[in-house]
Amino acid sequence: MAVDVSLSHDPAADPLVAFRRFHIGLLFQELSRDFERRARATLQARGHAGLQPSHQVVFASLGRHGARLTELADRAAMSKQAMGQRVDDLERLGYVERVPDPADRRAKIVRFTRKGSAFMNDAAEVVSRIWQDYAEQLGEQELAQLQERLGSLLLRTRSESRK
Amino acid sequence: MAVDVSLSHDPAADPLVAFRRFHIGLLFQELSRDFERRARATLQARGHAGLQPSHQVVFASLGRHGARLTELADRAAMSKQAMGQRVDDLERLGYVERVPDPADRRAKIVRFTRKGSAFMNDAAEVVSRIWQDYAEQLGEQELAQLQERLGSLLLRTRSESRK
DNA sequence: TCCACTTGGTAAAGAATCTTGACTAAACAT
DNA sequence: ATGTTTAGTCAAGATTCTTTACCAAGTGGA
Repeated sequence: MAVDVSLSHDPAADPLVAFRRFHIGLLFQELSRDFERRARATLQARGHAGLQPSHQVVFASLGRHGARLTELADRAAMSKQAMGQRVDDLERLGYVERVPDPADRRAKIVRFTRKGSAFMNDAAEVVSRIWQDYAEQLGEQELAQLQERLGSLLLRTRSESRK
Repeated sequence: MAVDVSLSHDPAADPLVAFRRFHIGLLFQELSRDFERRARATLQARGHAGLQPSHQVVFASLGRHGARLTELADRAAMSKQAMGQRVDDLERLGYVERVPDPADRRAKIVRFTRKGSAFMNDAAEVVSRIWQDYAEQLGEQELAQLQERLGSLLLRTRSESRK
């Protein structure tokens, strides 16, 4: 083993070292990308072609009873135009449909079609399998703990940015 | 406490519930976005305008001694064309420069300019501050542990995708 | 009731950023 | 010497977000 040159000084004083060491955001980004790529590949192999990474947020934001576009955009923290584009895609692909909102003639309810619900079954299975795969590496308890901590970090950041 | 309706059935059997519950990838994505937005805002306030989110990977991949474009692209797991575009940007903005590689006349070494190094100082400070902020919420030990676990997940995923 | 304002949604254009395909020049290998 | 690999660039296209501009429907007073 060679002598570690950094022993002679505080590693946190080196900006490049500190940058990598504390840049947990980069870790998030790469993990997100890898997760995404993996889920996508599996789902594509199951015949869900045409779906793009950007469609995730729609599936993640849309519940069983549907929701208005504005509501979806808010949940996903993006513009309603952007959400509208994704919903357009998914409507064209047959995963969701827009039906008039009886309570407001301007509004439409976006909701899953049968195909959309079937997709959610597959998607749930896929993300669960990736979760299990992670769990094999870290242990289920540790992964659950990790996830919970991440969730709390996100909540805090989110509420701060709304100030 | 109200009675949990889901008590009557396995929550994991509900695809929508399972999807959200096990979709740790979405968590990564949102955390990444929030981290990014925060770091960017702070750095912009320090006079580093013009920098885009995509430039992060360059700073994160480039060490003190510089590196070839191909090397940078490999480290960031992206195409060398894409990395080339980002390096073009940063060169135009004055953060990096390209110098000929004495060992290979085809190659160029990308390295920080003085301005780039100064930026790294600021950036290191900013990411460290965000790290500290997270640590205040979770505790330093817990955050370090979390980060280490995330790192090992990433390594595993990365090595698998290269298979 | 009429009017100003807000709200749900759409349309179009532009910006950021990635990929793929094609190409040049230098290096390497047999 | 020549065929193949490697470093880098150029150009085109795809994805996906934002901003600006609108319209139509609801809402809350004067």
